[in-house]
Amino acid sequence: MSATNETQAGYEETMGHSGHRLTPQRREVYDVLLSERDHPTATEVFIRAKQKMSTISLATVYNCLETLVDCGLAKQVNVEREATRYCPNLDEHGHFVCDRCAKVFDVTLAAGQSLDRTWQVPEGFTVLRSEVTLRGLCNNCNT
Amino acid sequence: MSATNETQAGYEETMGHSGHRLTPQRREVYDVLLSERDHPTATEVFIRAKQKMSTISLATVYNCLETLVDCGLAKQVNVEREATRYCPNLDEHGHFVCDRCAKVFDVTLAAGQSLDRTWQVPEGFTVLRSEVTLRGLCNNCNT
DNA sequence: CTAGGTGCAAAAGGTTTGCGGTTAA
DNA sequence: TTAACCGCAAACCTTTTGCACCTAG
Repeated sequence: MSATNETQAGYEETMGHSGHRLTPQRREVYDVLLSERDHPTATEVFIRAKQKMSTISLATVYNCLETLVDCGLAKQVNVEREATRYCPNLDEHGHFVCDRCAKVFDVTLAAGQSLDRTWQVPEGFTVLRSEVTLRGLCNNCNT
Repeated sequence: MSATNETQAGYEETMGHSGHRLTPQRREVYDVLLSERDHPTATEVFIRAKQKMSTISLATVYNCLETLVDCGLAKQVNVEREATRYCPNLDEHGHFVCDRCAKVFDVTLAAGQSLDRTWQVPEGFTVLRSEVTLRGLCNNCNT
């Protein structure tokens, strides 16, 4: 059994329990997210999904992605004002975007670190979530 | 002499030395940024600037803001897919956005902290800049 | 004088919406 | 059966662009 199939079981469970229908479109969009994990945009997901499901529309891809985010099966990744990207990595993590090749990499908190420790958040503020984007050069583009 | 006037001297210096003209529009846009420091959007800057300079256009505001960012007099603040906000705080800092009142607050790195220490960046990667947005509740909205 | 800036209007790019028809549960 | 969902097209919002005119240096 492949990792994709294992996670598809998670899909059925999560979708079912959250009161959302298990439609072929949503399954296909989620499959695309899981198959490459390269943080595709909605349009890229659309192009890939269309290869297997020729009738799917861009609006439906947006709808499906929104549903997946609602269920907690995917996260949105915003990089400046570019098109929103999507990833199925649910762990608390940030992103590194290479200035040269534009690839997106996941980065995790270093051992013993936390956002509260890193940032001087004023007294009485509660941090619920974060969006962190680091930019620079990846090892491939770093001369 | 007010803080605004003091910083306006910085404006003239920076603009002049960066080969950009000191136009009234750019001065006004920069004045708006300095006067409230509440991270306004381009449209908000436009509305405020128009009160003093009725002929200014939204496109000019966008141009002026871009010039200020180029000169290093302002920074862009992207919060998810909302309109880009602008701030004249040039120090390395992140932002906290309140989920309830939507106000934007600057947050600085805690003593002894750095992005490299916080995030597990892969070997060979170079971090050049970062964009950090924390979300949650500010002290006012935190019941 | 003239390179660079301004203002207008129109376009672009990403995302959302309204609606009639379809379908998973 | 029926509330939820799909696909299409059109709308929406922020941002950018082309171009004629203007102005700071």
